[in-house]
Amino acid sequence: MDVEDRIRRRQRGDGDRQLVLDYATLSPTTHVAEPTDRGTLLERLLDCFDPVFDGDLPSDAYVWGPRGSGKSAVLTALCRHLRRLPLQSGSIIHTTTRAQSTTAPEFVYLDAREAGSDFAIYHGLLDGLVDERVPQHGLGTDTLRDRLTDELAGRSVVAVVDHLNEPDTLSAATVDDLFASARDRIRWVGIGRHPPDALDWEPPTVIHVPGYRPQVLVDVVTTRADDALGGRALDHAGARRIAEWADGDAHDALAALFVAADTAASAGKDRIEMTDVEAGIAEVPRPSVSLGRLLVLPANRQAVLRKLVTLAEDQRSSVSAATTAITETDGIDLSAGTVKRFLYELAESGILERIETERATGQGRPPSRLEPRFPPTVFSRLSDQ
DNA sequence: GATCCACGGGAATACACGGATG
DNA sequence: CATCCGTGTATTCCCGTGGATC
Repeated sequence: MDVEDRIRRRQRGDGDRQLVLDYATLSPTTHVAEPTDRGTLLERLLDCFDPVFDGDLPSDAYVWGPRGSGKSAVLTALCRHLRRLPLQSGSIIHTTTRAQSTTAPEFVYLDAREAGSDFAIYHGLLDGLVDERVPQHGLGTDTLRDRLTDELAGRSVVAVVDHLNEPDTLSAATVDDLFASARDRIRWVGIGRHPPDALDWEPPTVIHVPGYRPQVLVDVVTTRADDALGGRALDHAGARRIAEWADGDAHDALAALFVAADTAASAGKDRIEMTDVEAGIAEVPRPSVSLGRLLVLPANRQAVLRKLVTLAEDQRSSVSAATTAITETDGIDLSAGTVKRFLYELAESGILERIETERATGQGRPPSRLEPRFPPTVFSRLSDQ
C-alpha cells in the first residue's frame, strides 16, 4: 500500500474506526516486492544466476519445496528486478577477454497454471520478449516457435516456469522438451512441489526450499496485516496463533488472515480479535488447494464455483442436486450437462472433494456430497469483479 | 482459411443393490 | 452359497461445434 492509500484510509476513517479491507493486498496470491525473511533462498538463486552478470546464461535449475514456502514470492520478485539487466552499467562488464553477447539474458516469468499448453508456453515467452502484442489465435504452435527462434537471434533468455506438475499443469519434462530446439538461447528454471527424483527431468542445479519456520511465518502474517489493514489491526497473539496453525505454509496463513479480517470488518470492528482469528482458521480446509489455481480458471467455472459455495447443505448433497441448483440461477447460462461435467472435473483436479454418502436406502450408485477444498470467503471476494 | 480453446452433448463405463439362477 | 443379471444412478470419456482472432 502506498502513501496515498494510507492517507485516503485516514480520511475515510475519520469518525468511524472500522477496518477497511484492501482485498488485493490481502490476497494470498499477491506477492510483495520484498519477500519477508527469505534471504537464504535469494542468495542461492543469485549464486545460480551468477553468470548472468557477465552476460552469460546460467544452467537450468529446479526450485522445489512445499506449498506456501515463498518460492513464487521470491522468484517473481527476483524476475522483476532482473528482468532487463542493464549490462552497460559499469560494474557488470569487466571481462573483456571473452566473447559475450551484447545484451544480458532477459528474465521472463511464466505461470504454468496460465500457460497450460505448448502454445501457451511459447506465447507467454514471446510475449515477455517483445513489446507488441502476440496474437492468441489464428496461428499455429509451430509458427509461434519459429517466431520465438527469430526473436532470440542475438538475445538470450532465462524462463522461470512456476507450478510445474500440478494436476492441471505441464510436466517438467514437457517444458524441457519445448525449449530443446533453442538450448543455446534459452535456459529455464522450473518451480514445483515435487522432489527432483519424482520428476521426469534431471535439472543440473537443484534448490530446495523448506517451509517457513514458525517465527518467520509470524513476521510474514504481521507484515501482510500491516500492509493491507494498517498497523495494529492484528496483535502478536493473533499472528502467532495463525502461524502455529499454518505449520509453515504462508498460503494458508494468509488465507486465514484474509477471512479473519473479513469477519472482523463485517462485524464493524476496528481490529481483528481472537474470535475472528479462530473464524479465519476454521474456514481454511487442510489440506487446501491454492487460490491461485482457482483464480485462473475460466470465467464460467469460477461462476459455477461461486454459486456452489452459497448452496445450502441439502443442495450440495449430490452432484446432480448441485447441478440443478446451479443451473437454475440467474447469470449462469450453461446447460445442466456442462455444469455437471465442470463439477466432476473440479473434483478430479482436487478443487472440490466428493464425499460418498454411506446410504442404506435407495437404488443405484450412492451420490457424492461436494465439499470445497478452499476457503469460500476468500475465493468469493477475489473472484467477484 | 487456420488456429486455439471453451462448450455442449451424449455415449460408454462403473458401481450399488436386490432378486433370480445354478 | 456363489454368481449372474437387470435396473437405476453416478462417473468418465470423447469428439464435434463455434467464437474470436489472425
